[in-house]
Amino acid sequence: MTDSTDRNAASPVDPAAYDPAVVERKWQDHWEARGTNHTDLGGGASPFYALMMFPYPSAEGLHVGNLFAFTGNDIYGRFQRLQGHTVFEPLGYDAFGIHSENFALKVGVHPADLIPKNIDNFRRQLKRGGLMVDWRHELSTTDPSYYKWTQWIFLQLYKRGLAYKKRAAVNWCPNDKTVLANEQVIAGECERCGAKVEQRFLEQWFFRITDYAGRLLANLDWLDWSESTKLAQRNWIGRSDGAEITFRVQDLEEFTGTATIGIATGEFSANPIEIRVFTTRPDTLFGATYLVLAPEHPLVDGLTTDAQRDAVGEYKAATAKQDIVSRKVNKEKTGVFSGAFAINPATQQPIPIWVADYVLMEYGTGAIMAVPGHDERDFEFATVFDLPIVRVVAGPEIVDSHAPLEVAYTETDGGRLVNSGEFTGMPVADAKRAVSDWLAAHGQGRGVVNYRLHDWCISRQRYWGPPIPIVYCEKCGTVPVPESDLPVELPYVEDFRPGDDGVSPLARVESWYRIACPSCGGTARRETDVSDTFLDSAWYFLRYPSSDVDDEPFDPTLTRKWLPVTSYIGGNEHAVLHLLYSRFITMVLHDAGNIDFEEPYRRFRAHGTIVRDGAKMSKSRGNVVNPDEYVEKWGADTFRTYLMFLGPYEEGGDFRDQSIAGVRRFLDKLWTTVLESSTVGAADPQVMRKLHQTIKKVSEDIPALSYNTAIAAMMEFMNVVRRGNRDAHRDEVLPLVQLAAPFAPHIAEELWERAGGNGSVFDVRWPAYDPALAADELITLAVQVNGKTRGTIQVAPDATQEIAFAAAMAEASIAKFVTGPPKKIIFVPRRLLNVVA
RNA sequence: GCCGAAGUGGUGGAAUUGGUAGACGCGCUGGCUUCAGGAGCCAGUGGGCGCAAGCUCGUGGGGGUUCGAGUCCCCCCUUCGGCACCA
Repeated sequence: MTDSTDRNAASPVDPAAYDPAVVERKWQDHWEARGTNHTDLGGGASPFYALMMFPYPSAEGLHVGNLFAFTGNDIYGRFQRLQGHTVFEPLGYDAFGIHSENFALKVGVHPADLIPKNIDNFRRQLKRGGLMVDWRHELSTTDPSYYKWTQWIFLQLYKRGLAYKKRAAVNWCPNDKTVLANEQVIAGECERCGAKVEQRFLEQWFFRITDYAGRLLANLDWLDWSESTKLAQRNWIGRSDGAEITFRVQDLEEFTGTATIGIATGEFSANPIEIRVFTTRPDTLFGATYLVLAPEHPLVDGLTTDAQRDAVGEYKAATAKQDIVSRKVNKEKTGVFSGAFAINPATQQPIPIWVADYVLMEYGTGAIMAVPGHDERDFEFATVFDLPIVRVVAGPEIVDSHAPLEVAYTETDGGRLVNSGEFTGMPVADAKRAVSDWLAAHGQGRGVVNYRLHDWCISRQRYWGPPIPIVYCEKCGTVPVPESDLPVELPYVEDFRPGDDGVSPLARVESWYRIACPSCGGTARRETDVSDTFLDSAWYFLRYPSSDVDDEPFDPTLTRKWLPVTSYIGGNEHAVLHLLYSRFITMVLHDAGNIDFEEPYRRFRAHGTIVRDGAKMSKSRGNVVNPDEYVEKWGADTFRTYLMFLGPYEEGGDFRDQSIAGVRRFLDKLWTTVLESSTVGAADPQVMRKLHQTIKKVSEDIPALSYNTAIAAMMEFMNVVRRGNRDAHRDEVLPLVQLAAPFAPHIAEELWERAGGNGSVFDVRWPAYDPALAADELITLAVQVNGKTRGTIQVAPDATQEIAFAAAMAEASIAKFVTGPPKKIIFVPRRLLNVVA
């Protein structure tokens, strides 16, 4: 009979006695009753704000991806608490928006009735997950006491001239019957339903985020964020350095007096004889053989000659009818000649002015100088319409600068100008500057910076959102709702379907929208659009600490103490939208003097996504993981730990049902080993050495979010503790309970209590790592001969090259490869010895 | 098309950042235990050759740098994300 038989038979604690359901219920009740997870916001020393992106409470319930995200944040937060910080880990619900509204429409239940139920379900599921959340600060964006302040933020922007209304071409989803932000249009289709997005013109509220483009970009340089996220933001902001160049239209007499130029935005010259273009390649000015205006460009009508008027009018009409998909996805070049010519300031030659939809009104000046020799699009257009193509840049290879180009030459590195008058021979980079300077000196241009970022359209012609706090008075015009009148409550209306005319459902509620003007008391009506969900989530982190404050959005003292957010964890799907908008709103509030910081999140880490059996989880595939089922079967501690074990947290991982058993086995072993551990005698120094190595590893891995390797290290230690069926000593395993606590908090509390620990394991300090105890007596050194590993030797950690070499040569299996006297010996202390013969 | 990330055993994934490739887990194989099944425990488990000691090959493919490359450089292939006529 073996030892293991005896051990199983005589075991005082049956492993089956670990019943996660019982343990988890017990500790969740204790935490609630004892306020273990309550944060002392006013008094806590060393505040640590561990924020996670709050979920949208869908009717389907908590997604395993949510739990993965929150668990990762929870482990980080619990670890920081064990390090002595006062950790604040709040949670709330992003419950406004088209998601909820569409679902409500589908099932025929009012969102105001549906959302509270969903939230209750979410809260139940989240609590089962054992998160260290201070539920006293829970919030929902749909609560009037919350969106009162969302509206207040709108008013702050309005006051500062950062909220404005304009009639604009917007992305219109014919299925959801609403306007979409550019960011919500994916390859010309609605992000939500996939319908082809059309162009419509509506009066919309915009935020001037473009005013902040430079700062939003510059601050990225010092933010401690995931690089991938910063890069996504940089690309989204899309800075390009170039020049604005003014072209004079030829034969100005022809236009003077006849042109009616709509100068709507002030961006265009009031003088109809000038066209301004933006280019990143001023160096190619000599190669500009024609100009192109966007069909919507305000100068088009004034420029067009009588002979071309019908053709241009027809083209404009065709473009306007086109939806954005065809316009942006269909890349065949179309266009029409305006009949007019402009003078190229460099060559002094007249060049034709064309109108084409490959030039977009919303970027740059809505007009370009076309350089077909060095731009692929222009090349294609010039080929279709038989316009001249001139080479003005050549690479280092010898070319005939007058030979026709087969394709556009877009290379700039090593290129020099040709056919460019006084600039010929100049390297491209120098020529960019030189041509810009030359233009500036002649009053025909200047260096400018352009951004791809557009202003943020926040209007939504929908029901389920905070009404925009604006009143239109017959006498006073646009009047902001006084702050004392907030919130503008969203009325409960039975018919909340979106109108298919682009008008908000609130416009059907006359009793609501007809009010007296807050300024003059005269006849007025409310704005009937609601604001974008992204505005709700752009400031929620400011509200959490002050969630119970009624008379202001955020208490100044609490805010100074707790913000900016110490650590933010969330999905990279919000890399541009939510993260950019919340940075913008924070900057505005900073500039308005409401807060003393301009960046909301000190540190941001993007977590990965979980797939199942190698495939994305989706309802249609039927491979969605329901957290309830798994928590039921394995326990929350096992489920949490498994989620963290299946891959690097920042990359995600592959959920496989089979593998979860391994984590449960680990917790089973933890249970029996701790409860059977001996308190008499002394701990084994070898095991204690491994323990301290494990403490070091886990302590380093958690802050780096390397949860999977931290768990592996604990498993490894467990194997050492149990090696050869030895009996563990309590001193060996009690620290392991602490190491495991952030991952598996319930079992850790239970074992801590049963093993005689005092109070909550989360009120004890993290075990200290002692380098002296962790130091190895002997280390294994790899021995290579000519770079090939031929064996290993055991030496003292401080062994010298001589000692190591002698030890290696004493091993016949190694020495036999060393045939002559060594030419060279490479010795890396504690790592390897390489003998080059 | 452009930008980004990544390709490692049967499998999820490790690898001190240029130093023993495959930690840890799953699965599999053998053994113990069990009425049986499961669970548990012990041992083994990259491929090839070999009874063995051992030899040899091996991190998507091809070249290179180096005493030494999964890691660095060049070219190519594949997959997954993001952007998409941005001048």
